[in-house]
Amino acid sequence: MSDHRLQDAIDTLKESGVRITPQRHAVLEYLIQSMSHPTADDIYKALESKFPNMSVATVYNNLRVLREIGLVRELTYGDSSSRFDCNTSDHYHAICETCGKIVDFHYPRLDEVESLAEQVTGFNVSHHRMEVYGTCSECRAKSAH
Amino acid sequence: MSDHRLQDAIDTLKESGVRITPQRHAVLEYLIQSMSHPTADDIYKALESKFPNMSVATVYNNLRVLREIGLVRELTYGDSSSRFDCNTSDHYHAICETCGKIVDFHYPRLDEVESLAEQVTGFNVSHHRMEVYGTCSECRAKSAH
DNA sequence: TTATTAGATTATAATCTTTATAATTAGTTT
DNA sequence: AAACTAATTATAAAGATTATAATCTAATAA
Repeated sequence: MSDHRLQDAIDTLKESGVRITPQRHAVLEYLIQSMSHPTADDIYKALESKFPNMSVATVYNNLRVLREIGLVRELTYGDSSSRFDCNTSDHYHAICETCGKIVDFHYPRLDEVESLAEQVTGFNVSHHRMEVYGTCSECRAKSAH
Repeated sequence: MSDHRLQDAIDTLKESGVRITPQRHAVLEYLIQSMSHPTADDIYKALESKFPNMSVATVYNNLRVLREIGLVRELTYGDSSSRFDCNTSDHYHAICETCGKIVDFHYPRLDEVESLAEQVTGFNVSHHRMEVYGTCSECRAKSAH
């Protein structure tokens, strides 16, 4: 069902003149089918059975390429490593401070904030990021015994 | 003029039972008087003339303590190192993608987003973060020759 | 004021994530 | 199928942050 998304992404790669190698294909496929927001190491571990000789650098290189093309977003939260997210549609993130889980949610784009910020700061604003932090229901249930 | 802010912060430390060492005092003072949003290394470098023997670990330890008490916020952007910000009043950040400058701006708190996110995700939301990205006027002027 | 004690600092090493380098391999185009 | 160039691999290096153990000191109370 996410086949067309993968195909679309591959088309975008071709249009950008980026070669489609098996490793690159696998990283992209994994990101598209993944509901979580994996780190580079998550992806590396997930693919190592299929590509036993793949280098970590390959994962990073491909994530950089995919980010530069706009297919992937890099999320830098408080924890030590970046997370990567397929840039499908506009959405925001809710992050559980207990277990680290990331859940997507939709909300109208904060265009007003962007235009006010432009006026106040003199910046040319291209985009923004926003996320909410708290405790997910599972962790609340656990802490309540 | 920011003396009272420093004094307030020191009172908070005392109430929390945290010792006030010269190094800790200096880190706190630097953060309060700083208009930028320094990295741990910035702080380390700024204080090394006054404390030639201070260890980097001390800076990190103190930043952690100050963060845990709520006096300081840790900002993790795309770049490699965290930035630290005195948690004075509610404000958001505009970040220049060219030179890295961070400018504060005020906007009404996004309480609506928080409550919607709670409903949709089932989270207990404690806070959020939001910032806008773009190009500052200086960098726009430079790139226009 | 001094002694005590738990916490803080220092110096150092270790860890972890990410990037750089050089040699080899392999997509893509002709 | 050959050639060209980008991608991959293996490895090392860099940079940020944390861990450890020994030493020191701020705060408290005798």
